[in-house]
Amino acid sequence: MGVTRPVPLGSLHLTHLVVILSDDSSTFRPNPNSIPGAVVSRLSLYLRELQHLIADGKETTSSSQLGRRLGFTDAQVRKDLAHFGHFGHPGIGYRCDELITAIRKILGTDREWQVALVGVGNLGRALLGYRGFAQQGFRLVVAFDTDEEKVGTRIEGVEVCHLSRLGEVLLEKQIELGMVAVPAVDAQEVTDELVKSGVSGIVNFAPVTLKVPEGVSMVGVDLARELEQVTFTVANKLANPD
Amino acid sequence: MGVTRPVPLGSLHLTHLVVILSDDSSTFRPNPNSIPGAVVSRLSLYLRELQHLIADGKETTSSSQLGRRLGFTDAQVRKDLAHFGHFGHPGIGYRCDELITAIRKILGTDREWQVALVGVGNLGRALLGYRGFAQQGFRLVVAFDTDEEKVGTRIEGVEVCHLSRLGEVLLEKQIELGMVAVPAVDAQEVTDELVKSGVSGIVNFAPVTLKVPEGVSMVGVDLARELEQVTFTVANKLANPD
DNA sequence: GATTGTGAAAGTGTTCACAGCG
DNA sequence: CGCTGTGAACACTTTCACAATC
Repeated sequence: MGVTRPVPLGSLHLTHLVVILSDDSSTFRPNPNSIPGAVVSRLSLYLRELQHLIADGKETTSSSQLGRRLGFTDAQVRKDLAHFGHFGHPGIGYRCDELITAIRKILGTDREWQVALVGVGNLGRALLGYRGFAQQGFRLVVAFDTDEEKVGTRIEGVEVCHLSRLGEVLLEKQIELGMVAVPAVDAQEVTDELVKSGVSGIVNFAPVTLKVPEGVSMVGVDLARELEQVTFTVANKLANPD
Repeated sequence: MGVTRPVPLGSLHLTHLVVILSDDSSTFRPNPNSIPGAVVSRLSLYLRELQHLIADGKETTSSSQLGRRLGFTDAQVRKDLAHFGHFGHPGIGYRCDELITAIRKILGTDREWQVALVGVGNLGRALLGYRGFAQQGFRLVVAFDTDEEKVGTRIEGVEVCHLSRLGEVLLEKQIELGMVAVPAVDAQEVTDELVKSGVSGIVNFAPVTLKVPEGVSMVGVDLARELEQVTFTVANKLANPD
């Protein structure tokens, strides 16, 4: 990002110099490693809430309104957004549409992403039918399974191919993201295949920790784990009711 | 937890005095509010990994082995567990079965939990068929929907009742946990019903932030959000490849 | 020799509080 | 006047490093 060259007079106190030099003039893109995962995760929530606000006919909002609706402080909302630029208007707040555009750009969902699903079992089928993906710009274009009954059919309009054709099809369809919904024992093998085929991000629904090389990003969703988070609180609240 | 009364001689350096006074002599149960959510979330991962280790025939493990497999440091593993008691054996490590028992007790999954599902759409059906719940002690006993086609049938062996019977059925079946898999617009209403019917914990799959009263615990799972976490990293890695 | 449990140090993330701006 | 953006204070979390233990 060649920003370290000598800077003329006066510019010395610019904190976000790269905004000016970069050809993408509207959004500051810091090294993702320097952004806490929790911030990114909240960004998704802000986006979701802004979409609800727009649906309710609101034009603008404020850090305190956004925070209140999500259970965060106003300062947190502002600090989170400040990682990426200046999106607010002092005295006014944030214009919902503006902020939505900005957050989508940050999250990378200002364009469509082609997604493949591996594993058309119970969960896989549900993922194929889930409307929420399309709404956020994710296009589930193909699914894979080894079950000959399923291979060749279309489920929810999505073609099911044999797992053995994974590499070939992913390349042909230019797929960048994968979702793994196979049994735990098969998940690592499938993941290795996805990585070999050039996928750059994976969401894993199998209850195992998967190894991926540097440069491939990976998020795990474990349904039983979510329930355990709840039972912990419930069990301990019962044992310890203030 | 009346521990503040005068303590005789010698006991002054006991950190976990409550262990001795409590009638549950094996596990320290601190106020859940004092345990960071991140710790609890890792506890689930430790449990999962220990189960894999047992399946591989390992009798014992160590904080460094456990950490390495999950991408944490050994110190983190030890510190996390230290919140709840002394489960390890210096020089040896942790006995897998022992630690599994201890973590289940902490998470509250040392017993079965009766779970109800509301919303038998795509996702709901997948949840009904998901084996992972039973494996961790969650029993999905009943589902609710408003679709007359589904009401009265059994899906994956689970009875589907009409939503209007929610209160009655939950009480009768002594249900403690609910999973919400209805469209976003209906989620708050359904949640209010669950709470009114005495459910103490909820996992919400609708992309909205739900309000629940103090004392009801709530976890949200938003599938599009998970994908957004991945695209953020991918998009920014592409823009910023070190 | 290996490994835990834990204070102390280092590192991160959150909240406060207010200057500056519309 | 209301609200943002932000340095500084605070709180929390992780890592280090080592005495204690088997």
